[in-house]
Amino acid sequence: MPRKYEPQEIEPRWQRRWEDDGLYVSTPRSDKPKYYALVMYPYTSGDLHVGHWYNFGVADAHARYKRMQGFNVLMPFGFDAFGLPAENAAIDSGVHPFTWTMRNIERMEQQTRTIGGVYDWSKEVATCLPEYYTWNQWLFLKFYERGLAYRAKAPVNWCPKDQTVLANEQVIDGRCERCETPVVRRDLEQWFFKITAYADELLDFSQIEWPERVETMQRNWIGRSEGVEFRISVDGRPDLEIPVYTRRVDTVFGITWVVLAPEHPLVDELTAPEQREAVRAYQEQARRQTEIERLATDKEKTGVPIGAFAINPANGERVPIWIADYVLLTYGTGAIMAVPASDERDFEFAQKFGLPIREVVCPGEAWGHDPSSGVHPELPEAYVAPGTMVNSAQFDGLPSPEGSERIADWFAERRIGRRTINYRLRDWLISRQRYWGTPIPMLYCERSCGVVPVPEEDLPVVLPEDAEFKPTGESPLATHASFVNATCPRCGGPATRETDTMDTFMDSSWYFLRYVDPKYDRPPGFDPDKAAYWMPVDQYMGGVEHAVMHLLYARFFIRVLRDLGLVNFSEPFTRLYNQGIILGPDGYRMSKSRGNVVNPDEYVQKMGADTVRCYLMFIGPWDAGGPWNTQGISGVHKFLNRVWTLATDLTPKPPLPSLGEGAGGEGQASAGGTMAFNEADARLRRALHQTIRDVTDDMDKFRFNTMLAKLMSLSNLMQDLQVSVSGEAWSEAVRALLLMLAPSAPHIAEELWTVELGLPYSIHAQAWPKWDPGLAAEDELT
RNA sequence: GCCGGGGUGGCGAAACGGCAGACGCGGCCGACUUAAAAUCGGCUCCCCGUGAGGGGGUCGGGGUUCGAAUCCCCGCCUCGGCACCA
Repeated sequence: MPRKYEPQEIEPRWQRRWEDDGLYVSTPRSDKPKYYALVMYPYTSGDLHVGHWYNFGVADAHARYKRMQGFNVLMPFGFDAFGLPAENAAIDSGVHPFTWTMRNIERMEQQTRTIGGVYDWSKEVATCLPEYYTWNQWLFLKFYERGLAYRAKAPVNWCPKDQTVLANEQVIDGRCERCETPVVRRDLEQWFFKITAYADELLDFSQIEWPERVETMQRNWIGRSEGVEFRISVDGRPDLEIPVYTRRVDTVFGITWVVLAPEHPLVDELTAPEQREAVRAYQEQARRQTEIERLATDKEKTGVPIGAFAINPANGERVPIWIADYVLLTYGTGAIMAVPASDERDFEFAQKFGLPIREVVCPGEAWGHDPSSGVHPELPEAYVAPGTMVNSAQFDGLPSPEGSERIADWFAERRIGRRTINYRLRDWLISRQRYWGTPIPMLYCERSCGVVPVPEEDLPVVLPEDAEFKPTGESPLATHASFVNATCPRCGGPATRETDTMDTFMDSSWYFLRYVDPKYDRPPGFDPDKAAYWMPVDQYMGGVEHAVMHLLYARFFIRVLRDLGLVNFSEPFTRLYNQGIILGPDGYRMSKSRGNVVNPDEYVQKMGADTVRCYLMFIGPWDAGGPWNTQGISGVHKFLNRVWTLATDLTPKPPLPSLGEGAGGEGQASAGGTMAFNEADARLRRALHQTIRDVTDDMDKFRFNTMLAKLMSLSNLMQDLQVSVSGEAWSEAVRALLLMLAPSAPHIAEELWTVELGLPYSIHAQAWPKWDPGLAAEDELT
């Protein structure tokens, strides 16, 4: 009686055996090319959900394929273990964040093991442990020494619910990335990393193969803009000048007013007494707005004149100065020239407040205008495209792009302006007013030394266990007296500690370096030799949600490490793949409130991990994601059952010499008759070698859905032909089928290979099958 | 508004410019079974036809080509990103 396929029995058994044999423990070796496969480490949220399986299970299949192809694969695993939810859980339930986090890690680790992956658990990392965060602190000090970590008072994003500041990257549509509370502005002293120093370099993607859209998102985020910065003088105040930035210096003759951001430092100085009241009221109103309100593009323009006037350096004209919240303090110089004829926003503002509009770039033919006529019909809207310059003195008649260059030169000669480049990217704000994170290793000497870094030999600054972590708007550590009070390492006088903790994106910016040897206990926190062997990551796999956060920070971080002489490459992740999102059976994003959450453990118990892995691969292209179909999974399960039957139940036929009666023609087997062995063999062989060829190609290109479809077709054909093929052809096909299935369904493949067919353990140490182009070729082409 | 991805059966999806719908789900019919499950076999884009066969069909409209789901142009819809960044 043939055995039944029982994944519940097979899977844990093989998982234990692989673990006991250390099958997936990776070490540097010179006889094989290295391949660092990496999945984005999960946050310690508590449970492994389907999305994790989609990432970790499918990524594992690809890594297994690379192993079989002869690569020395490193595929580590760890946990992103600091962060707000642990603290919030502690506040809600009274469990200490450490306890909560470690409990979740234990649980998630067990669940991850049920995937049956090649994850090398000897390399496991948890970022909340001192053995990890010590090196966050060490690296922070290096950044500080290099002038790349600095403290500044700046307007920052404040989440009123989470009671902490956020990096720009963590504000999505004006809301906190975590809790979606509208963010407000605050002026605070905070620690920043100087990512802007690397803005240009981060725009260079030539060393990496990433999805186009991620590159685009990063490019947009960095927002490089080339233009001219020039000074506008203030009427009656020879001591003052207003710097403005523009990309359209060709339009300077069209300036009809100047705008300052409401918070601009010159506003108080310049406001005329009679406007003081109105200005103050406007500033107050602007300050109270949330980011969402302020940045809404469909909002009506608002503003007030401050009663002062500016002199246009191009033509000496006197124009009014306004403040308006459509000008942002944090971009450019926080002040603009307004040219309503050539800018949509200024045009709208002019209409609202009845300000003059003067055409300086004639649209020409496009709008039926004639630049040389001297007649300029009223513009129905701002004309922003290039045209012919008019009303611009000596520059009249020039095409406007050329005019830009000429005026830029003219300003430069007169020393009132220069070409400059602006970025939208802001420096990375890394302070957090929360408990569960890495303490920033800085001290404030109360006597005379000011800001003093904690000496390296005093690291780590240990996060105290006993803190009151209710959010108050101030770091919880600030109320912990024995933590706060310290001694100045320079003068020995009293000092206080920095009580803010680091953004958790600090942790994720280098964890992949720590993985190469997580026990390494010397600076810089990772083994340089092992890192030199394994890095950079060959294939990074994870969600697209980190496109401008983690992925940008890590690229910055590694460049800094390179400049510190700690690594010798610039890009951490050579190739990136973003898998899609698995939706609930109803087609919506899974959420507890919707009640459409699929629990992978349930399906693992019912049908096995191999089935769940294969189903996730089969559902569609990996980058597309899609709804989990409760019924669809049975098709994949049936397929694995069929493979089981093919390999166990159907006894191979004895090899027979083909006698070739009537063979040679391409005739179909007649209905009800049997094919000659050699003809059936030929058909099976051809299909097999075509399958190997196609499956290999699909594997290389992450097309797991069609890869499995082809294995299904092959197994269907084998079933049809099993009564007519020779044992030899059959056996070749069964072995190759199992080898090709091994990455996707590692347990069943191992069981059939090792136990049922008695072939050498382990199938996962075998070479990927090769195809013979001659056998794969079609006999005839029409 | 700008920049990308996409639009193909009842559903998830396939298809070097060359037989549209592989593979799977669901559905229908049949075999096995006392019965059901499981398993196995057949059918399953639409229309006409018992059949062989014929006609139509890949969001809509044009175009290139011997030949277009695929390439080009216009439009519609949809998903994602960015968006008062001067």
